[in-house]
Amino acid sequence: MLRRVTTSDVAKHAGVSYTTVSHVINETRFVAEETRQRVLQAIVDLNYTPSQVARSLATQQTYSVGLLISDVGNPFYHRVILGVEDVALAHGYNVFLMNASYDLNRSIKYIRSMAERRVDGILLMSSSMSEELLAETQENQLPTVILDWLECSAPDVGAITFDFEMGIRQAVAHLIELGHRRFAHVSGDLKLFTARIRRDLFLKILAEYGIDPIDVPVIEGNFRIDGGRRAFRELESDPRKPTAVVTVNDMIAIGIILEAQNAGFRIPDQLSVIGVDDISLASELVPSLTTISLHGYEIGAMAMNLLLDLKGKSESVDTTRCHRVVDTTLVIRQSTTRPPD
Amino acid sequence: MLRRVTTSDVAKHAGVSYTTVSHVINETRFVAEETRQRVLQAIVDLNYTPSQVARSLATQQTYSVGLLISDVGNPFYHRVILGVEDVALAHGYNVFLMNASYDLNRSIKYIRSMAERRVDGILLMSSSMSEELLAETQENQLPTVILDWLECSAPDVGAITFDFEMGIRQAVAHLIELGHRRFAHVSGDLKLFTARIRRDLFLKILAEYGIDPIDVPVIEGNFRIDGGRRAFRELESDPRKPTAVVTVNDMIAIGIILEAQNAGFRIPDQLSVIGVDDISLASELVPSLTTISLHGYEIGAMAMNLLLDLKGKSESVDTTRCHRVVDTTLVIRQSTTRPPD
DNA sequence: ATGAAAGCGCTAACAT
DNA sequence: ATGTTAGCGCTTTCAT
Repeated sequence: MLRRVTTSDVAKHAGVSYTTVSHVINETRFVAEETRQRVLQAIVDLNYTPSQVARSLATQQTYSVGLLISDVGNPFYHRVILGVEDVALAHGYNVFLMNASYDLNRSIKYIRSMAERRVDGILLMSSSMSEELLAETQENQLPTVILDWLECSAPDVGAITFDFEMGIRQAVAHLIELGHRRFAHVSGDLKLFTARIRRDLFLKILAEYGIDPIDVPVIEGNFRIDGGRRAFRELESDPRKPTAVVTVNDMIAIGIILEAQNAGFRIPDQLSVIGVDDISLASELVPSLTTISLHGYEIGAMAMNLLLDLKGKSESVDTTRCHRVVDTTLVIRQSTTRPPD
Repeated sequence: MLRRVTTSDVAKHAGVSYTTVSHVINETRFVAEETRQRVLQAIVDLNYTPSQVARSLATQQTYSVGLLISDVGNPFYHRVILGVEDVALAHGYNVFLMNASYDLNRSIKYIRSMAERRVDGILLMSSSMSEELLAETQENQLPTVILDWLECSAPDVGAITFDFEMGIRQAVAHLIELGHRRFAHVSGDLKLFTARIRRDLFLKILAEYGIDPIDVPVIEGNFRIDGGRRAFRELESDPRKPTAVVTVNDMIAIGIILEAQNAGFRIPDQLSVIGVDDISLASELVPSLTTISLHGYEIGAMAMNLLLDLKGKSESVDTTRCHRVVDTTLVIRQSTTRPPD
C-alpha cells in the first residue's frame, strides 16, 4: 500500500511549515492570503486528504457516534436513522451502525467497541434492554441518549420520550367529532411499560368524554399482520360492537384492515381504524387511513442534537435540559370517516 | 472531561514497560505468565480501554468500513445490512452507515469523509449511481465492493452480482410443472439495465419451453403497491389471459395480489404470482406465496468477506477473485398452485 | 505572520 | 523475557 500524502508533504510542496498547513485547513489562525493560496494549491496538486485518525488522536474528538438499533427492519426506525444521519452529517459527524438484533451480549460487545473507538456518544434506540445497556455506556463514560425510555437519571445521559397523550387525545376528539361512540383498543404486549401507558391514556381520555372503560374492548396484539387479523375477529364477535379502533402498531393496523375488508367492511366508512405512525404501507392499502404520527425523523434529529448539546455543556451539569419530549400528532389523510348508520 | 487511562498508566500500575502491556493485549509476543497476570489485573483495576484511534494511527488500519445504501427503508437491504454487520463484527470491524438517499452529492460527501476516516474499505449498495461513486472511491484509493452492478474493472474493486437466470429458470419450471401455459411479467423500470436483463431472461426461458414471447404480456411496474394494482387491471383485460405472473418487486407483487383478491380471484389457486425476494409482507398476505429469493443476508456477508479478501491480497493483483455471483433460488412455501380449470 | 517542538496513545523494530 | 526508542499524522503552545 503506497504511503498517504501527509501535512509535511504539503508543507514541503508549498514551502511552508506544516503548522501553517494545519492552520490553513482548520482556519484556526491568520495566514497571509498569498501563503494560503500556495498551500491550497499544494493540497490540490498532491490530492491530499487529511487524516481524521491523527486528528482524533490529537484533539481527543472523533466526530463519530454509535447508533444502536434493536432492529433495522423495523420501519419506524428508518425515519429515526435518517434524522440522526442528517443532523450528524450537518455537524461533520459519522455514525456507526449497530444492529442489536435484540441480543444483549451482542449489544454490549458493540458498546465496548464504541468505547475503544472513542466515539463522542451513543444513541440507544432499543428500549427493550436499555437498563443494562445504559449501565454499560456509563461504565465506559460515553455520553448517551436513550429513546422512549426513562428520564435522564445521570449526568451525560439524555432521554427522548413521546407525548402520547397529545396524539391519542387528538385521535379521540377526531373520532368523537365524527360521531363515534363505541371504541376499541388493540394494544402491544402489555408486559411492556410503554404499551400499558398508551392503553391507560386511551381509556383515561375516553373517560373524559363519558365513555366507561368497561365498554371498551382491549385486545393484546402481537405486532404482526396475523395479530391484527386475530384482533379483528375478536372484535367482530364482541357484543360491544366497536365502530372505531385505535391501534398501536402498523402491522396490527394492516391486519385489522385486511381482515375487516375480507369480512365485507368498507374501511374507513364502516370501521374506523387509527394506527400509530406514518405507516406508508397501511395507507397504501387504505389511502384515507388516519394515523397518529410519532415523527420518527424529528426524533432522530432531536436525539442527535441532544447528544451534541450534552457534549457541549458537559462541564455545566445542566441536568434540566437532558430530557426532551416529542409531540405525537394525528395525521388525517381524508376526513370521510363516519360511524355506520 | 477526565483523562482516559492509557497504556503507561497500566504499565506503571503493573510495574512493567508499556511495550509489555501492548504485547499482553495483542498477544504479539511471549510474556511470562506471572507478568501477564499482573498486567491483566492492572487493566481491570484501572478499567483500561485501549484506544482504537491511537492503534489505527500506528498500524494504518482502522478496522472500519463504510456501507453506502441508497435507502435503508428498502426492505431488501435489511438482510444485506445484517449480513455485512455479522461478518464485520466477527472480524472486529465496525461499519459506518451512509444513507445515500439517492443523492449523488450527499454520497460523494460521504465517501470523502470515509477517506478522511481512513476506513479499510467501502461497500456500495446503490446500483443507481455506481459509476460516479466508484470513480470517487478510486480517486481516494479505497478498496471497494459494488453490489449488483458490473464486474470488477480495476484492482481493489470487487463486485457481487446475481444469477437471475437460475431463479427464473426454477420459477418457470415450477409453473410449467403445475400446468401453467399462459404467463405474464411485470417488470421494473425498463430504463434500468437490471430490469431489462430480468425480462429478457424470463422471455428466453419461456421460449425454451416453446412459449412465444408474443403471447406474454409484459407490463412496466412502478415499484409501489398501486403499480401492482394497475398491472393487475391491465392483465385482467388482456386477451392473453395469463394464469401465472412473475414480478420483480415485492410491492408490485402485493399490489397484484390485493387487486386480484378484490376482483374475486383466489391466490394462488386461481392466479399464481411469483415475487422476487423473501418478501415477508406479501407472504403474510398470502402465506403460500412462492418467491424468487435474492438471499440478501448471504449477499451482505459475501460482500464483506470479499472486501476483507481484497485487503488481504492487495499486493498479488488477483483479479480473478474479485467477482462473485450469488444464486437466486425459488422458495416454494406451499405447492398448491394450479392453473384454473 | 510563521515556525519549532511537544504530545495525543499506541505499535514494532531494535536492543539486551 | 522485557525494555528503549522512533514513528504514525495531526493540533497547539510557545517563540520569534
